[in-house]
Amino acid sequence: MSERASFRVIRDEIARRISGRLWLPGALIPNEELLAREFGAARATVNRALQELARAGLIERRRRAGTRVALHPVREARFVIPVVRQEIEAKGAAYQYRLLSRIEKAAPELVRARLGLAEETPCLHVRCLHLADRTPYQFEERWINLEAVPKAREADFNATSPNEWLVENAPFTEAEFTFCAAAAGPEEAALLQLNEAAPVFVGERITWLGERPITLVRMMHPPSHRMVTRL
Amino acid sequence: MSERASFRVIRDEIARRISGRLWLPGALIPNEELLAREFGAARATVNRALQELARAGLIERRRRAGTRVALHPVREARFVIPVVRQEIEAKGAAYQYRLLSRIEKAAPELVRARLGLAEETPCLHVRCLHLADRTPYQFEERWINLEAVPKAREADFNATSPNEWLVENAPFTEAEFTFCAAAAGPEEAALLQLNEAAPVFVGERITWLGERPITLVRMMHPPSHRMVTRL
DNA sequence: TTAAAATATATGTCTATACAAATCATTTTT
DNA sequence: AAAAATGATTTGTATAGACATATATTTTAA
Repeated sequence: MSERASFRVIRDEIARRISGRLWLPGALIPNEELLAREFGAARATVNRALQELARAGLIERRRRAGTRVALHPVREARFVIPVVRQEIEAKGAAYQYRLLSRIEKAAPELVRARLGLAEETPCLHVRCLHLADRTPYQFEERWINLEAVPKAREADFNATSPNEWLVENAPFTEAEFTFCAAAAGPEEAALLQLNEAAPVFVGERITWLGERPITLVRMMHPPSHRMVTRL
Repeated sequence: MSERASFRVIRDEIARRISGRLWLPGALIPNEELLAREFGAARATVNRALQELARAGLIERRRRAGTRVALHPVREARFVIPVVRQEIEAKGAAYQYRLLSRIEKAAPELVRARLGLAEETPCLHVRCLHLADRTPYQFEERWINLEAVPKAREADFNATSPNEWLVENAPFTEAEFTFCAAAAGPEEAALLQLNEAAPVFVGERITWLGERPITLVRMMHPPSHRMVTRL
């Protein structure tokens, strides 16, 4: 029963040879034609296997120069940008949302500096809480640049969370994410039902449309929160 | 001037239709054969374009059921998988490293479960500390599956940190990352020079080569640590 | 009425072939 | 000696055709 050649089989076998140090970092590996002959597969199949390994950072390929085992596999992982309601519903929990405050005012110096805003730029400050199965899940504190998104003035943040409203109404092209751990302040502790100074997982996101800053949001989660991502 | 059909052109045009709301979330898009005819390309070419879009999360595909626009177009950000020494040196700080312990023993149930290992699988348990300008930067606790990486037995973790050693010697094809905030235990607090129960930023990483689990590592940072990434 | 079997259909993958594009090496020209 | 042209090699990508596999739908059997 001749097992059909598969790009997966080839891919994994080559990965095995690299991991088993049969093929050392920096070494040139056989070209596609040779590998195809060895595995009894078409070159296209070998090509697909190798392209996957290259995308994963295991090997480096160049036309005419051939394929070599990566010297320092520099790799990237991806994570999804969550919309908090979907995140909660995906876990099978009931989503609830509470608007805590919504005030139009100038942003404090620290926020202006991070967004690159002038002192007089009108901003909307929104605070709200997202719950999963009636337990606090995320405390969201947000500054919206009204010069970039004047429509936010008319948005009904009781009906839709600013998170969802902005996803629908304010596209962005650039974003910067920061994650860190911090101690809960008195307000955050109360809202997330934690003891004061309990560790919280903090995500911060700044988005731009072109050069224009849109919003800065700080999202605080209780320490049970896990951000998981796969390569 | 007949431009040659390219999977990139097709991929980008379909992405454009989705982002431009020509094809709405949840909608079924034409099947490969129809698209191939529309673009004047072979079905294999359309298939490649669609597979890339599926991998990027823009569409969802199922045999017989067809291809539909993802309901919640998931945007993704990338972050690099850091080698801690490079991370520290990139900040312009002096890197130091201290091996704390290195013991061959069976992993505890919890670790075995996460790695999918049998009870008797030999493992290497390594604990170490990374410092930036003589201040504790990261406490690393690691389990290495010796069945997958037997050479780790001979590795000199006084000279090279397990992080770097594994990057060079044990490639992986799959990885799962978890980030969370936690309260420092007594040992972690002492090592990171924090008060007990201070918030720590915890990163966890499991890697596989094909199906085979390689290592599980838990990396703990003081709360001053920031993980930053851009879209 | 329900369960099992058959069928149809869309995607998944492999093959053989062809040509394109990049780039390393060599030769020719300036 | 430097620059330009040429050639060779390797990967990149497209194609038509075939069969595999998953699964939604329909038909048949219990």
